[in-house]
Amino acid sequence: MRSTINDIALRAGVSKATVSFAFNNPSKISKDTYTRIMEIAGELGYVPDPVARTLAKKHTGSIGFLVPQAVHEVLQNPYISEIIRGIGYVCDNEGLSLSILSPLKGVLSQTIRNAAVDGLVTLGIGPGMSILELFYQRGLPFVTIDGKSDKMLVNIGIDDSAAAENLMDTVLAYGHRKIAIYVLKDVLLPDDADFSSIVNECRLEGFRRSLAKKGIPLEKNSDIQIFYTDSSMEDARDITHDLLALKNSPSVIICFADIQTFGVYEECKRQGFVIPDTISVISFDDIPFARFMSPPLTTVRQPGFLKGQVAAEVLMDMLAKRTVSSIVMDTELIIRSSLASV
Amino acid sequence: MRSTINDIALRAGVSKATVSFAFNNPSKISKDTYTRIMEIAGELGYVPDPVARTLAKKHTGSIGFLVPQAVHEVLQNPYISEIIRGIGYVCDNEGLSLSILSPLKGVLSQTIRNAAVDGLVTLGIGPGMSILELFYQRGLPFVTIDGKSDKMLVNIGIDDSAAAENLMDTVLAYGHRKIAIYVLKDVLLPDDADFSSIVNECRLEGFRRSLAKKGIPLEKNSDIQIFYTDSSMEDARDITHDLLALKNSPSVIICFADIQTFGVYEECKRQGFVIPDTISVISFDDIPFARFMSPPLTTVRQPGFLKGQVAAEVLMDMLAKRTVSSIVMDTELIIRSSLASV
DNA sequence: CTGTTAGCGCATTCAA
DNA sequence: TTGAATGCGCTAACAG
Repeated sequence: MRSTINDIALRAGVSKATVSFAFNNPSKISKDTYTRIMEIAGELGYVPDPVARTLAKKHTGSIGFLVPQAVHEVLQNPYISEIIRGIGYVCDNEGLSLSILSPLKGVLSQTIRNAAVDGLVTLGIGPGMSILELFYQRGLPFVTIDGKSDKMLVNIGIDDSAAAENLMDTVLAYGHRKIAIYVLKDVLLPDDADFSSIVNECRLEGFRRSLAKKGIPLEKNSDIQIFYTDSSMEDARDITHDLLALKNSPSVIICFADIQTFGVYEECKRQGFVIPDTISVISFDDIPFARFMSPPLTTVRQPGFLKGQVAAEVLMDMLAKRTVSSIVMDTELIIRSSLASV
Repeated sequence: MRSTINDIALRAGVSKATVSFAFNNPSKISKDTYTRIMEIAGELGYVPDPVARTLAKKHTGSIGFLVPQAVHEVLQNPYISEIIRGIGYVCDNEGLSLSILSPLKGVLSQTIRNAAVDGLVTLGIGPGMSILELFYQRGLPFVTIDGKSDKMLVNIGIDDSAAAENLMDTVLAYGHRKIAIYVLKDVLLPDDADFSSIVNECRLEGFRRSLAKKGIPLEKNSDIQIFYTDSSMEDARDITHDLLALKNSPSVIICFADIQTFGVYEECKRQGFVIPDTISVISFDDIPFARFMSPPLTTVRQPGFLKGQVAAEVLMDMLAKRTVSSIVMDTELIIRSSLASV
């Protein structure tokens, strides 16, 4: 049985309060009793229980990163790792620990109910989502990344619509007209059915604007195919497999996540397509490995690490009752060599 | 002010216990009182406090992954992501949440003291390390990955020494004699100075055995250079920069982590070396991107995901008081095209 | 089926 | 400087 504050107090002949002071505010007790208490604590291997301490102090010293899918899925995407790195960076500075919170048995509400954290960084949350109710009930401050801002909802993101428009402008300028788009499949949760659609919609809207400038429709256009895929290389590979078999295969594939391009590259090569000579590939994210691909990937850089960092910093501000606001970060189309003229 | 179990009990005209049952064991109360309680809870936005609940139940429902460095450093390495994915996989199955625990202000003992978790998966822990004392004091079950087993210490790892021997056998068989080795720099923590050296030592021992078969010494050999580097592409790139400038530059670079090879590739190309024609590269891990590199990386595959998964499963066994034991996993030298004959 | 009574282990007033 | 008392919010015997 682990010893408690009572045991120490008893052995030291002082009260619990004194022992508590020894660990939390040594300046309030005499040097003598302090050392005696610490000695005894050492002997008995006493260490204050973090949970009891949390209950009494009313804060946990940890924040959560809430992801809409299982960890083993979500962490396949290096873009997510970058976000976590950013969050971790400020946790480190602040002396907080970081919990990765994913749906418990597929149910996100369970996760939120049980989360022993002081605040949350979330992904893809927007106004009107039913999950918001839970945050409020729990009184959990949160900031979302790649979601949608609102008066009550602070978001850290990019202008997906503008970035997409710029991307499509470029694709069209290179002469491409037969286009495949790999949109991210929505994450369907039993308790919240509209996850991760925000980014999709913004980007498609950007595409629409760009195409409109050339008088090309996005929908009902046999030259433009839209696929909904997981953000995994495997799924992208499988889709590409079928896609390339078509007689009317596209001259460019636009991915919504760099991770997908690995699968695209693989399948293209397997079927004898040469990037960018026979087919072009362009994407979003610019994960750290994008420039090492062969050929190096042309992609819209968005600051994953920074998003995580800033989101966490904003969360710190919330916890400190400072005023906060949403932030839109810059993107940049990084031209490498996976995109060529048709 | 958030409402508590008392408020609900009061409003519902029942006792706290009944409310508690409503949330934890509805079968023990009548359908009627259940719905009434839940209605009131809904109105008042009541949600049981996870911390108080944890204190009372004596388990947290979460496990920790303890890493020896800051999250933003450690997560640069996809091999670590793989481990986390594996741990996350079983957390998901078991309905647990996962905390990433890194040194608080550089001090790991603080982290362990404050960790509100039921158990720990750690990295590179071996017998005799001072940090063990803290695990025992806290009564925290733990299993280590890539550490060293012991009667009291269960480890999930590979036979690093054998894997290294095999790697070096191959390198020598390809005719290489001028060799650079990028060992992983030890992580020096103020409270525990001997982290991450276990893998290094085993691998160097394996190299020594292999070299001995050809009568070649590892130490005091001007043809074999050993560098201590971070497990990051940047550090590996910088080391490579200096290395290639030497008149007596190596014919092969052996990295202890795939992530380093990105830096090596980059600098080699920058300086006009052609892999594998002018210089060979070989490594450990086989992270998911290794096969997409150009040229595809020859590397010793070790099962990161599986290590994480099995470590977490063993931890579950510990928590369930089942008997457990250390596990040595298989490795395989994956021959791709970054290694050629000299 | 429901209520009463003790804790869980610690932090923090307020007195002394 | 120290101690006693109270509360944090919930769970779990036990009793009825």
